Amino acid sequence: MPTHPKKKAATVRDVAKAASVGFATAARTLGGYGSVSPEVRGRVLLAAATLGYRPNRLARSMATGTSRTLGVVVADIENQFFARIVRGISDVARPAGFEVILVNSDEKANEERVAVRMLAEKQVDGIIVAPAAVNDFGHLSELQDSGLPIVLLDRNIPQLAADAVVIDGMNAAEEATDHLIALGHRRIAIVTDVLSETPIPRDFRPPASVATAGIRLAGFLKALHRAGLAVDELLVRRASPTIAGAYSEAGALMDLTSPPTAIFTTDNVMTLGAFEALQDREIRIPQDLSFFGFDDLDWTRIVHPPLSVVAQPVYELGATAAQTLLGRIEGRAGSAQVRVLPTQLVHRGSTRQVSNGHRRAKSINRVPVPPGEIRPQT
Amino acid sequence: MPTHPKKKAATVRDVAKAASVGFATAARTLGGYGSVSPEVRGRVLLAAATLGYRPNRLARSMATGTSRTLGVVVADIENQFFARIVRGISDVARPAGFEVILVNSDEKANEERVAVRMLAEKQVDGIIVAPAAVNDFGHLSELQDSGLPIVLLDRNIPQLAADAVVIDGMNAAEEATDHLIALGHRRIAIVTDVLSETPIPRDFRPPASVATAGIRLAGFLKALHRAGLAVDELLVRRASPTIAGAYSEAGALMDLTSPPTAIFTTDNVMTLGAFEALQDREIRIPQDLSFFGFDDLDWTRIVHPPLSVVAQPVYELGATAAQTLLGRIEGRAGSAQVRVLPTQLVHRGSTRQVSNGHRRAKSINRVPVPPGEIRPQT
DNA sequence: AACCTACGTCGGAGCGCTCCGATGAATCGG
DNA sequence: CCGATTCATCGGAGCGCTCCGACGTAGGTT
Repeated sequence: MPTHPKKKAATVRDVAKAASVGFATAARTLGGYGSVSPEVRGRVLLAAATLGYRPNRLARSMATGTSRTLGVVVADIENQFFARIVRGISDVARPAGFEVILVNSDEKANEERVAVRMLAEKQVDGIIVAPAAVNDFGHLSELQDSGLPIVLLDRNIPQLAADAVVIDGMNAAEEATDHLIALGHRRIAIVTDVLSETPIPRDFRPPASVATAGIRLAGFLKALHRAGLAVDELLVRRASPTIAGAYSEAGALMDLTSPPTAIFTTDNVMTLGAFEALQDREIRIPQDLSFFGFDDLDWTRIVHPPLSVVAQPVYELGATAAQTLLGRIEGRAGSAQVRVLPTQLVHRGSTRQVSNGHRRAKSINRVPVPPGEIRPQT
Repeated sequence: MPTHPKKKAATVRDVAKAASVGFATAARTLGGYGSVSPEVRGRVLLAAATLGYRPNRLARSMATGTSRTLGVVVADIENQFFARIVRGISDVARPAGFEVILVNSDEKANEERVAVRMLAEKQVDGIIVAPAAVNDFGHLSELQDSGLPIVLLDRNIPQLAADAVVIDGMNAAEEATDHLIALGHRRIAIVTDVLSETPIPRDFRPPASVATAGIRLAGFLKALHRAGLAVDELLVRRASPTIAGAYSEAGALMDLTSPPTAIFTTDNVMTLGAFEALQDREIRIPQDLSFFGFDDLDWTRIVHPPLSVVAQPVYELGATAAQTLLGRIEGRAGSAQVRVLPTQLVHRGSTRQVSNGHRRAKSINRVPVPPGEIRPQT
């Protein structure tokens, strides 16, 4: 038994010879196109079986110009958010006969640039990308110009005029914040990641950035503004996008002379890190602090207390992106569409009416709070 | 602006013409092989840049017979275990210039068979697979015969004589169980998944199956046996491999007339599901029940109490598999090697000395228990 | 009977690239 | 000064497949 039994795989030509039919006829039979009489078909199939013929999809792709492969670029497959998305993509792609090449960008525009180029060179039929930077997309529009279908995931880039599948992060953050406000909270903190380039405005302004974190931060600010609450810059924390980052920012928050009475986090990593920090400080939730997380992951149900979170349809995000991409690949025309998938607030036990004697904290669990009912505190 | 600006990408031929050099010379320059004089190289590169030349890797693969692509087949990318593994693989593969095609098998041998075939037809240079069934591997040995390097992940198949990267699940389970025994527990339950085909022996026997779950179950049984404890079949629960499955089995366990005083779970899904069930029943851990989980995921630190678990080097599992595969692809000869990566027990707060008056429960936290010190109970 | 249509069959021309063998110019030693 | 070696350059032959146009034979029409 040799180490390399590479016995040179049989090709269509070999099969044709073995079945004593023309080369093209064998090709048609095996490739499943054109027409071929039943007898001949049988002969060819038999020969193929005995020779152990396996088509070379690369050659096929070469000839057809279509690889039946999708490129997927996400920040980090270890992040459950992206893992679930990829699963959604994969579940749609495979039945349609597409394989998926997966690349992690770690939110680095440069990694993404390289990855996307490589994917294009590998002749993928389309690309799904959760863009790392919303202001650095030259590589993406380049692709687009070359006619490669591309679908944006989780983050839209309006200038790109590409299909996109997103959630309404602004509204989601706003609803969550409204809920906290309705519970009477006035000192509400947010733990978001540094990728939210939005400067903190005194008043609410539409988001300058369209990055996921920036949009959610904007929603948070908008809710505060609508309620007439001043923004305390100390309560807006931008963590490095890791559990450790969120951990330390949440810790810093509680070290404040005047700590917040509620914390909102903007993604599952921030949620985990912040929650761990609170846990380690033995801060009682919701008695001492209300907590509103983001992403309805399995573990949010089993911590104490179970976390109230913004639930987003993660799997569907991926599945929809894949469907959209397949549509484009099949030649669906029409201008780029942005699909906004619905989020919803999941109320578990981690928020409650603010305890320390705030006036006008009477409306409970009313979401969103009717404008004007909640008055500015200072 | 047309919808399909497919302006037909420039090829080596076009570049050669534009630079007025021979076709092969341009090819050598762009392909980075052979030799070419500096002036000519400059001309070619310039022409390539102005034409926006992008190599077609498919064509290159066709010509070289190597695709610089790896196939990876795991059960489910949504499972954090596999997500982390894939990250490990990817981190090793990409710097080496390999892309990764990812496929989910859902532990179904048939899905795996189809996937693996497709990957081979797509001419991947090698395959990493966490085999769904250890007794159904014809498709894998077929590949092997065709000379395609293949590395087994998480589960070995000795008959296959392929490289494999695994942990010593038997020993890990044994250590964890020993720990529980040392704490005086006599009624120790295990929640494992149905894929552990091992019949429950009265006494310990080496595992008939080499499936992951089967091995861990065997380790559990071995520890009981060594301690002279009889196996109560009611305490061996095989759940469907989902959170819900583990949830209901753990629940059933606590409904027993004589429930266990300790529970051991054999993977992260079982751990989550079982823990959730205990949580929902308001069973106090570790006061009412000791709990030992598997897989040191982030959330195990933030539940109450923090979970003691068997930690396995998940990322390294993937990275090592990739390194092994790359080695084979580069032609490293030698017989198949099985790499066993070390696990370790992480003690947090979820186990404690058994409370209800068992005799001889004096040795605490001694792991593993000295043979003979713990006597059979009945 | 002569004709047209339809369809199974066939070889060949690509797809874009790498690799091989050949060519010609330049460099070196005797 | 000429033969021998070196090296940039070149076209062509593949890699395995699909697709196109051509061919031949059968069936149906007038």
